[in-house]
Amino acid sequence: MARGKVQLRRIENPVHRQVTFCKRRAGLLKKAKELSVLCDAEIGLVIFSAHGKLYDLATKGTMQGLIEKYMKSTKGSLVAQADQQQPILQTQYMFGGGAGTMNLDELQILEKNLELWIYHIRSAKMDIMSQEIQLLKNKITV
Amino acid sequence: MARGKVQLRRIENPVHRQVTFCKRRAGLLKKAKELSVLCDAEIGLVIFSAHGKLYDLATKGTMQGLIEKYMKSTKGSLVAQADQQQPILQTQYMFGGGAGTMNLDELQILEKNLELWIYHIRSAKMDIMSQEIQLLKNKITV
DNA sequence: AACTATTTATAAGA
DNA sequence: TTCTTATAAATAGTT
Repeated sequence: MARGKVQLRRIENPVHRQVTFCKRRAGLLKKAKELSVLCDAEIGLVIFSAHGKLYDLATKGTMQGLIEKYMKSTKGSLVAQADQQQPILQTQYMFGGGAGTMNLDELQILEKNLELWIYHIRSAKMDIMSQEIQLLKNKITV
Repeated sequence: MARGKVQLRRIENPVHRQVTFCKRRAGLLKKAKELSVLCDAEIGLVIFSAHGKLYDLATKGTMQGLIEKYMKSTKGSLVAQADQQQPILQTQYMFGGGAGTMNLDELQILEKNLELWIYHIRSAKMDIMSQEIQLLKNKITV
């Protein structure tokens, strides 16, 4: 966006690529902060460089909190599905805080939730095994 | 950034705020995509509007995958800590895929990992309880 | 790390 | 909402 139009493809020259990465990364983080402030939005931004270095930003609260909110919002995973049946998402929340911040009551809840997950896992295993047994039985009969 | 300088504070007029949110959100997503392509970076962007509506973008793979990579990279949570001792992060991975995609072996691993977590939780509970018992004993002696 | 010539984004207006 | 346009901001290439 200056002295030359930009081609939307990977910059092959490693030096140019690194410089552009620094500049645009700063720009993107700035824009994210601005949008959050101007429009009262909660924004999370995670950038991994090509070499795996992490840069991140979470406006309003922590990235962990945002990830939990995202998980809850998308409802796409088993964790989120289970949460619709039982308050398992709080487990995610507690993990987020780290072991050091958990008190006895929280550990108690976490333990119970894990036991509940194991129960669900075992149900799923049972289902699969039942199907396989039925399949084998059919083969023998035929 | 046009016909007037921007003040870095919440836009009070709700109509202006909404319009600016639309425009800048589109701009931010575009910039994120560009940075990813130009510099070969992996980027995750999550935007919650003030009213809680979600907009997101994950370049290279899924948001779930990126969240796992982020968790592993930050090592700030219990999950990440446990992962350094045992391959528990794969549990996160498996949750991401949803229950439907798990086969018997994967469920087996998941079950074992959950049992391991419970073991850790119970250790943490023991530590706390031991401390409290010691505290009470001291009070009686004094 | 600075400097600018340009491109791009966008605030205000229609 | 969408288009237009005057300007502010970002940044590619250069030093």
